[in-house]
Amino acid sequence: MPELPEVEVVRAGLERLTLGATVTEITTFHPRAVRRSEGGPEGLTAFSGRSIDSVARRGKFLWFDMDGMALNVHLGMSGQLLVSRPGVPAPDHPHLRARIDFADGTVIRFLDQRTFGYLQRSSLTEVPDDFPAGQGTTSRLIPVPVAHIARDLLDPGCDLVALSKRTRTKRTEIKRAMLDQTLVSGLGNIYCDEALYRARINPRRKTNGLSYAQLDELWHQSREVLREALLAGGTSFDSLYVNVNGSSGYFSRSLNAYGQGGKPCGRCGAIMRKIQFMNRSSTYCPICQPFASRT
DNA sequence: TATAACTCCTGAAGGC
DNA sequence: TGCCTTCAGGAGTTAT
Repeated sequence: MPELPEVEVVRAGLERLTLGATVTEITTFHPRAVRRSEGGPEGLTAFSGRSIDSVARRGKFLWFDMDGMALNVHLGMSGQLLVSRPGVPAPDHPHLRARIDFADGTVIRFLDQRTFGYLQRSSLTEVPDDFPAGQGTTSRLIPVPVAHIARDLLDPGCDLVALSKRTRTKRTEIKRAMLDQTLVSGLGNIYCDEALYRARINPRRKTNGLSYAQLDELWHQSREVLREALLAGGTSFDSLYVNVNGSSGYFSRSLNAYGQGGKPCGRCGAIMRKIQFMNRSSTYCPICQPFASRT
């Protein structure tokens, strides 16, 4: 599933291959691919003739800035952006949802098996540079639909001390908080399980029952997991996540928690437990990650 | 206002 | 072989 490292790999590939390119046409093949876009499929004609000034990302959201107008992309669960260079065929595919053609012959194909992803036209708005604290004296431009998304853990401006304080004000379970993109962005089910495992915290522990030391450890481990996954090119279990060239990442070989239910814990040998949580699976070690606090 | 539950969707996998 | 059920989960919407 595309989480922050996978989206960053895609963003970097798009930046390398499409920066400065001029859009000639955006064609959509499935209504859900543009369900959140201003003006629907017809609204995308506004990008014709515009050039890509930058390819930016916050958490799992990425966007092309084209002369002050944003083309946002969310990959959902199974979205892929495949770039074909000029002269290289860009064949149709059963899951082809949209296609972006450029003046130099480059083509971006948006494939999405489960249709949770989308393309979206939007305007940009100013957001305080230290959002979500909101005390900043400077600001930056963010697409309006992304403005409520918090900084991600690889953002140089992400303050882990402030993040721990905000986390402590919540009254919910820690994994639910980690998945809350308005608290911190970029984490999905896979990296949440990995970070909680490394920090030895049970996913159902209450946020306000964790010490600042535990939260500090958790956020540092979360950041480290994301960095390692990014270096490995992301996590791929199947063909649902690939980079802009169609290649897979290798971090799935380094997973210690996600998908390990029923297998022995790499630390203590106890059988890893898999539970249903928030309509998704959650895997943890019942010994290393006890529900009851030991402090 | 904060939190929790529901919903969207497709295809692989397993059971019968 | 074919049908049915279950599972996977990001994020917006709705309910509490």
